[in-house]
Amino acid sequence: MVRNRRSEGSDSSAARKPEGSDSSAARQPEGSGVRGTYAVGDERRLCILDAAVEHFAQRGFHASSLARIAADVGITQGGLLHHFPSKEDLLVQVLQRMDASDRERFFSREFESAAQMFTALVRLAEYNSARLGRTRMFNVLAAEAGDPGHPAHAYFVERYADVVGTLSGVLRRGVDSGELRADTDVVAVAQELAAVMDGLQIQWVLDPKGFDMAGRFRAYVERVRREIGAEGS
Amino acid sequence: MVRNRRSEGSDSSAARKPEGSDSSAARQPEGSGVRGTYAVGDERRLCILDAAVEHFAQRGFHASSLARIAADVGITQGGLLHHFPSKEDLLVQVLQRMDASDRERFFSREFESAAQMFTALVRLAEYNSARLGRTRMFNVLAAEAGDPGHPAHAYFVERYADVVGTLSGVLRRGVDSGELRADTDVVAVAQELAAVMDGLQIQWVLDPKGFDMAGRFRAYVERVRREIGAEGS
DNA sequence: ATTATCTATAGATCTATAGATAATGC
DNA sequence: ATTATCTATAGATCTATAGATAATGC
Repeated sequence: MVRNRRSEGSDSSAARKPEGSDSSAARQPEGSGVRGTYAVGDERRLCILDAAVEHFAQRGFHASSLARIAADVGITQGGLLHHFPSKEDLLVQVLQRMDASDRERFFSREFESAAQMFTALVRLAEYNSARLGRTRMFNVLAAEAGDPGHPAHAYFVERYADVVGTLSGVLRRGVDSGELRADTDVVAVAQELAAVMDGLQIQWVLDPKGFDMAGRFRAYVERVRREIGAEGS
Repeated sequence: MVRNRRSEGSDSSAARKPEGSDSSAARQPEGSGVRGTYAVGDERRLCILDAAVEHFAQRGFHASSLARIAADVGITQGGLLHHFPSKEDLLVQVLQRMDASDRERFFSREFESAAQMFTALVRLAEYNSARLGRTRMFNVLAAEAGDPGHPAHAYFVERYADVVGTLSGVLRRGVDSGELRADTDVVAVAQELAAVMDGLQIQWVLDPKGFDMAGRFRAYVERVRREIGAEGS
């Protein structure tokens, strides 16, 4: 069931050193005997993250089992815990990875106009509509994280603040440049955009065949654009 | 933590017979020795359902524990299983109860106009914004139920079909009566209404203090009304 | 020599069943 | 007499730790 691809390179033994892992024990001054990681291990870690996405998607965090994730990858639970010292640690890394790839894919460059941002959002919906497992995981974790005791609570609170901040910032600049109507409530629009995307995802995951998520989102975005666009269209 | 109120009557020993429980063993023809339930038991069942809502809200279905739910109610796990023969059974009854109270509260009578329905939806958002635990449970279960193997999968699929069917039916009648624009895509609007409500709920549960869910929803509904309302306003 | 895995296991849970005891109310 | 609860327990899990063995690559 779990994809074993990773097809996108990443095998060149050159890359893949634990860069940025300042907090770990990887950078002891000198001769501390820490070598880093081996290629097999790096590959394994990626497989584990893929499998973890599937499991968190299907059962959420609490009900997912390290043993079953490990079995999907083809190692034992003990082997998994060598790479991710705890289940919580695994969750954090899954989220970070998801986030990194999202930002890179859709928010890498600054948006030069609201129109550009709207286009990017529609593309994001299209991208998500080809990733059922990932999207289901997002839905479950975002909902579960509403519990302040959930290990991903802070992550999701910050994530929404970030997203709404980014979107409303672009909208504000659109207002300033005359692209959008002066009376636009930029924060409200940003929150609504996030809400529509999330809400459509819930309906879509329940019935992936029968629900055109990307189409619905595109239609919504078009309407909003017409509505807050400066007179002229 | 768990409310032990139930303050709304329900103590009068008169009421509270397992009405409508045709499928259970309560109606054997004659002299089968089945008496029904006692008042203490009925009360206990309600307490258990309240506690279960809280637990399912915080942890989802799989990760909630019958023993902890029972402890919150003040009985043992064995005692709980006397009332609800299995955990899955408990979930089903929680959902049915939630559904029944919702429908009764907001969809009891047929809507005579789209306007009436919009008002009811806004009231529903206001009602939900006073029920953090319940709303969080809904979010978690609706997301978890995206897994076809989840015990509530069928329930949620049907629920959305129902909701969208009801809403789009009212909208269609609005179109026919001339209340709404003839070119309104009633199903799209119905799905979007559900999506906005669900999506706003997710953001709200993550930050209940800092997010005006009902206000945002009201603003959205007003915009939609203006947009699909027949020329005149 | 260090990393990657495995086996074994401790110590907590969890659901559900079985049978005993207490409370309710015809 | 029937329902409500409790205690006890079987049989599965689960996470995480410890220590042994295998594979990797300076």
